Amino acid sequence: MRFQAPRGTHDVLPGDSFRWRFVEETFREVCRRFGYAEIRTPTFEDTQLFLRGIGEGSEIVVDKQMYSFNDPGGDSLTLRPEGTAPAVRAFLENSLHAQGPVTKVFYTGPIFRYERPQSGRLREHHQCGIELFGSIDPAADAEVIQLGVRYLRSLDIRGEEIHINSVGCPACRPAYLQVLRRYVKPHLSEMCGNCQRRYEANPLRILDCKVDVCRAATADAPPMHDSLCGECSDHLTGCREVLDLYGIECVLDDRLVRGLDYYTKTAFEFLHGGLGAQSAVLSGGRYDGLVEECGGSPTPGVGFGSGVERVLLAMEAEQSQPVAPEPITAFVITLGDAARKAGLKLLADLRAVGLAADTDYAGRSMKAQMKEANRCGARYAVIIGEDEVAHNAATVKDLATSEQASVRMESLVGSLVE
RNA sequence: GUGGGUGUAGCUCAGUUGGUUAGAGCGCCAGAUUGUGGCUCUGGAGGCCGAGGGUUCGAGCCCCUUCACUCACCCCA
Repeated sequence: MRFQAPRGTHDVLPGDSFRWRFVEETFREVCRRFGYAEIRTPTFEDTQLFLRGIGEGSEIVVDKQMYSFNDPGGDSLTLRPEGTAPAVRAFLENSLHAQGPVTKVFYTGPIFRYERPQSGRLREHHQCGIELFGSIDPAADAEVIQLGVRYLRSLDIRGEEIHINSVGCPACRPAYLQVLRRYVKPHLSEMCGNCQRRYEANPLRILDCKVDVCRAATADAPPMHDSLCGECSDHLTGCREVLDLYGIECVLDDRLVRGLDYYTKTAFEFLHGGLGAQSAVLSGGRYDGLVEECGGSPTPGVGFGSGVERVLLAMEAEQSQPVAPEPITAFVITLGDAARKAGLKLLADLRAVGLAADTDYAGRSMKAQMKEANRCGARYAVIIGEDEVAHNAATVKDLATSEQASVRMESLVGSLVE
């Protein structure tokens, strides 16, 4: 029996893991620059948190995409299908609001959704995300978007297109939903099953449907922004003004809605060509009702999530090269038992002073050991054979220049440190 | 959940209208003067041809079933 990784999961292999490190470290650095601190929350949470947080009407819940299970004690737990609700829970549970009016956190980690895998979509994927709690300033929305832009730029990704919209608030959205329903109703019978269900539960999503009949039916539907209340309308223009100030271009997209129920006002998506059908590389928005919904006092919030796997695809599409890991300094080559002992001791000494060093453990020939030294990119081959042992020295060969010299054992570590 | 595509060596792939011991490139291992890498040359190891069944004298190739991977719908990061 040979085991395989579960469907929709994947291994990050030694030859690729540096790409992941690069992406994550870049994200951390950009977050630090913007004043965000890392928050680490559990991989699973009380199932109710997600049912409440992302909304019973959301597709994640309706389509049963959550990895929920009962633990041996009988509690229903769920592998997190998104990052915001856990952050909100931790924010509340630990009273982070008490440290100041505005709290800025970032997170990174696995996300789980039971979906059919395809390019850019996995059952376990990884997201980098940020959340900004406590501000209704449109400049906060703009900062979140700006951070996303800086993040992608730092990875040498520049081909993204930013779509922005406002999905309104409890003051204006219900009225718009009625307008929309009234407009859609005559066409409803010929629309897809999903949309017929959405008509009652989540009419905004109808605008986002890709089925031709549905698209045609809503082609001239009244846009949300005509129905926005003054506050939401001002917020959107305020946000766009700041983005303009930052030189960030974005397109107003009437059709942009969110799959999760908690979003209010600003919604945005960073789209990237060359990812296949799953083109959103980063997306998010404002969720002014979520904290209260999760049992806290009314606290506005805005944030984004970004899929690491998709970011890596975008980097590949743009041929952006991550910084490669440093190769080792010395590869210790030994011939014979006495030399082996001296070599192992030297290896330990090199590592003890902080140098990266390695040796062969396959008992291979000198030639093969040299080959290995070359293959792993070592700067120096340190050769110890019978002659060297007899003279209490080692031969140090610079693999780039092919120059080699005999160095006495006692000064070897010092000479390699340089 | 619904479609399409693909499963042959560690990797990328060839395999003619079904015909004998299944191939290449890369990688790996070993050699090409004694204890010296990269380039080159030579040799070698490594395949229940995804699995199960069927048709046939004969199946990697045809048929059925099944599993996996993949892309798309859906949904989303």
